[in-house]
Amino acid sequence: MATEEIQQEEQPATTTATGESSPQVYINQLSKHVGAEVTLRGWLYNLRSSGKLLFPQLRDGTGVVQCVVFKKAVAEEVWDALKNLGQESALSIRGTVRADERAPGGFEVDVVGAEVLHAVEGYPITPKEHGTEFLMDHRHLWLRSRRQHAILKVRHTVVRAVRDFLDNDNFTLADAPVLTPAACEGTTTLFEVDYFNDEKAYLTQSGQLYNEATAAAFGKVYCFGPTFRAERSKTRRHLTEFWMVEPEMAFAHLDDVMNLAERFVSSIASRVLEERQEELKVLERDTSKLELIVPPFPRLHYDDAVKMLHEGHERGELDARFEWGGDFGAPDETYISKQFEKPVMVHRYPAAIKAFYMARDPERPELALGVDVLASEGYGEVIGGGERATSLEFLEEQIKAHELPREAFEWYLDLRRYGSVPHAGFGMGIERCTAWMCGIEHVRETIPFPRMLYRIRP
RNA sequence: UGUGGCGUAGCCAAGCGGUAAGGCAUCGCACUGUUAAUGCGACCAUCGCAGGUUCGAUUCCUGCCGCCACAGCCA
Repeated sequence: MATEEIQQEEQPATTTATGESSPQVYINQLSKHVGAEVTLRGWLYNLRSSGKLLFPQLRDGTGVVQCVVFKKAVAEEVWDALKNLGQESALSIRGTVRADERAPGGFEVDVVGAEVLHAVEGYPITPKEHGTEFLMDHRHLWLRSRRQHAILKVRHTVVRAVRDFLDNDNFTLADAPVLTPAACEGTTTLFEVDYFNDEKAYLTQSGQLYNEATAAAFGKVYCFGPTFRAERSKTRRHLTEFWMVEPEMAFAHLDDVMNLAERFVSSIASRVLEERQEELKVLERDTSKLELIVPPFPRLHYDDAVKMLHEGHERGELDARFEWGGDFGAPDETYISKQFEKPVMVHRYPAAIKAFYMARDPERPELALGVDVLASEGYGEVIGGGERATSLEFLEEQIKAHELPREAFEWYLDLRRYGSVPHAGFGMGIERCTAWMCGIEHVRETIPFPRMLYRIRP
């Protein structure tokens, strides 16, 4: 909150038509102006009336405040302009700030003057209930609603927490390209675009391989940007375009990644709790669940996770019996995470189901040194990562075994020819993390303009 | 892509073989403390599209389109 207050200093005073002036302020700054006359600029959120009284609620992006208009306190043309004003009309209001227990935000503004900048008729999103399709079609307007506003403010804090945590931990931002020449894991889940000279390029799925190059240059790095998956998945956890932050550390092992992941996730949760109490209240988030997100997180070996799933099946809490060797499905992940109050870190998955670049467990080569962080409350996988293989020969074999085009990986293999060291990292999806922090059902509300299987507009 | 569900006014929604409730929004009137204000009045519908069954279809059947949930895959 403190940094925001610095950014949102008063704007220069504006002069009204009658020559009077008062400082231009934002709604979240009203507490500093109690008793003073101020000018607010914003949009009409709602309007109630009672005889010679009007209660316009003004929204300016920083908050919503109820204003009070007494018919006798304003010029007749002001009263007439306000009394039938439509929702989302743009206006400037001049009035005196007053602390009032009856007001939701604690303050009210007694209006002495107002100027309608744009009168609106027929704003489609009313204060009543709407269906998903209607709201998604009006996403450009839906963003103005209190709940959406709260979610995106939490997202903003998640992003800041991510950057601050890594920057303060000596990570260097070294972004990976969005356009990439080849696929690391087949082309079926990649968006293809035309490059020059009949060449094909693909939108990145992950900055992973490039991170390994920058980690060898800077030691500890991260990339943070949009990633794209052309998966035909239609669930509450999937977007085709989402933002991912991927830290990578040279001279690091699986345990280092797990230590980093739990500190990282905990710092995000505590930052959200610290800065976004108002928003969490709007979202009716049970904040006691977020307060539990502190290190250490339970660490669960894949073998033990499988045992846990077998017990769940025997108790009839899971339909299918899980077979060792497979990847967890959504119901499996939910079951595992429900056994703990905190996020769980599941490590050492069968190598067969993990990416080609994963390092193997020296004691059990059939296992990969990978880790997934399963969020609490059934929010599923928010982090996936692990230790990378260091041996040139091993990677050459893996590329062959996965039937990947060797030429495309020559630059990557160079990283094993010139100063190859143990290194490890992970990726975290910003939208999944934000949905978890907010306690909301679907990731589509955690990004301003979601891109999904059947949704690319607006 | 598979399974299940749903498409009725600008929005939400009841009706499920006999000719379209109710609420919100909008418009008008009343009200000096409203909190999704309230009260009274007004306005708003080729019941997703195309066929079929029937004396008669929003209702039953078939196909198509759209949306939602779940699954696979993943962050």
